[in-house]
Amino acid sequence: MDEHIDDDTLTDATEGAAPKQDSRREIIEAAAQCFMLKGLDKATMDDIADVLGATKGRVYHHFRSKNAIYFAVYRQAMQYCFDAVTPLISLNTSSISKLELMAHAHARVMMDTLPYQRSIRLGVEVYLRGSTTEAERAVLRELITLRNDYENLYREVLRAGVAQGELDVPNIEIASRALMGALNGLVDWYRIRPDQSEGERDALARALAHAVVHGTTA
Amino acid sequence: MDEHIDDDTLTDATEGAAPKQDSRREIIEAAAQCFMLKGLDKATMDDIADVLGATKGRVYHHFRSKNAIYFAVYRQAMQYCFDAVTPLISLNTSSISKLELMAHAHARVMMDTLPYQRSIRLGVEVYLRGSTTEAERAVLRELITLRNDYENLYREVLRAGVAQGELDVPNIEIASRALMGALNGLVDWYRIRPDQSEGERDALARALAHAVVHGTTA
DNA sequence: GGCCCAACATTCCGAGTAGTATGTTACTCT
DNA sequence: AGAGTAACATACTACTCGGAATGTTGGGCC
Repeated sequence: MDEHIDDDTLTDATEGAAPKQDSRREIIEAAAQCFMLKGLDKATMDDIADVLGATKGRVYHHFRSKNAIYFAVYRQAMQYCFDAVTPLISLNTSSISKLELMAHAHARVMMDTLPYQRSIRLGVEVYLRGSTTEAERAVLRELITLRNDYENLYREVLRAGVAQGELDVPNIEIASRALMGALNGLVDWYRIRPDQSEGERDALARALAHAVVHGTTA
Repeated sequence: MDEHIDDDTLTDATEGAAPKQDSRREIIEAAAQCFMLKGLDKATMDDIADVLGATKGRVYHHFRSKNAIYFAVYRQAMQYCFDAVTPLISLNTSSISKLELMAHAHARVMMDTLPYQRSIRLGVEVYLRGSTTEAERAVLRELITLRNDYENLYREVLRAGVAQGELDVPNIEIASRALMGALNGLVDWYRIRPDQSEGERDALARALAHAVVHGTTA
């Protein structure tokens, strides 16, 4: 039996424009759209194909199962987060402003890649129980590890800020959970409005970043 | 055609111990459990019946559809929140401590009624699109209104705190979203541990409440 | 002690869907 | 030019699950 479920590249593909990967990307994009609109279960393979103006044949040519597509969407969602936030951790600013910059960047990613982020939000542990094969559970464990690594970026900044006396965080674990919860919650209430300018979106992200870092006290 | 989908009592049933309502409650409880474990779609009517040691006949005797059960779970989840937080708003304390008390109470409810809160987390707007009948959409709109009313309790306290100069909230709407996101996010990472004492759970709720109100700055 | 109805259990069906098996096209390589 | 193959489309199957129709039972009520 085959061991690997999903051998999609983690390489960045900065150049080249591989023709095959494009089709894959389109499918992932369409799937994210469908998952956001109808949920993981309600969204059918035909729905995904319809968005592409294609049929199931195309989808099953690139992905062996619906779960595999979900995994790819999850991976891409996390990649967007890493790409936006990782460059900031090496910045030479104060911990507090760095934390705010990271929160702001994360909020922007939530808005800019909404279908992806919204898709991955519900079904992680649920899917873990639902997945029958051991191979699928292994992939999910890896994805969860990926998410942990991402959240650890914030925990590190919190730790450093406390060490330097800039931040006052009694419980770093709880604080990081609250931080991520407030930021990720964005996908639950944020709605894309075409009449919304770039500046307005940025202001929204900035306001949210300020709120999660500074709290509500005067 | 029948107009009302779900005529469950909003009355508190403080006395009497109605025999019929008990069976309903058990079904709702079992459904919340199933929804939490397997998700709304994956959880079948047979699953719910199995938890009760019964069959679908019992479930369909009390609820005319799976959606109706979900609505009942949603209603109960919100009721738990209101019951815990509403008494606090009339308290005669400072806005900041009141806000912290409310956040603490909400966190406790999240932990104590985890299956309910976790069930209602995913499928609100998704279900809204999926529901075909107009009657169902009406119920969902009502439930969303219920949730808005609840969140307004927090917005009111924030507004009062700003007016009194106790709180510094540049954007009340954003701040309330961040607040609810951080608190509700609890259901994503909190796991019930039998070896966990009442005091530990309370300390956890208190720490989270502190985090969301005071932020991370020194 | 027969009537009646709530509170279930049993049985069945049809719609919808993931996945498969096979057909088709177009492009490449030699 | 024809052989091979990637990239799909088409047609089909097997199966699950929501919901309805129907059967059963036990307890109040006169």
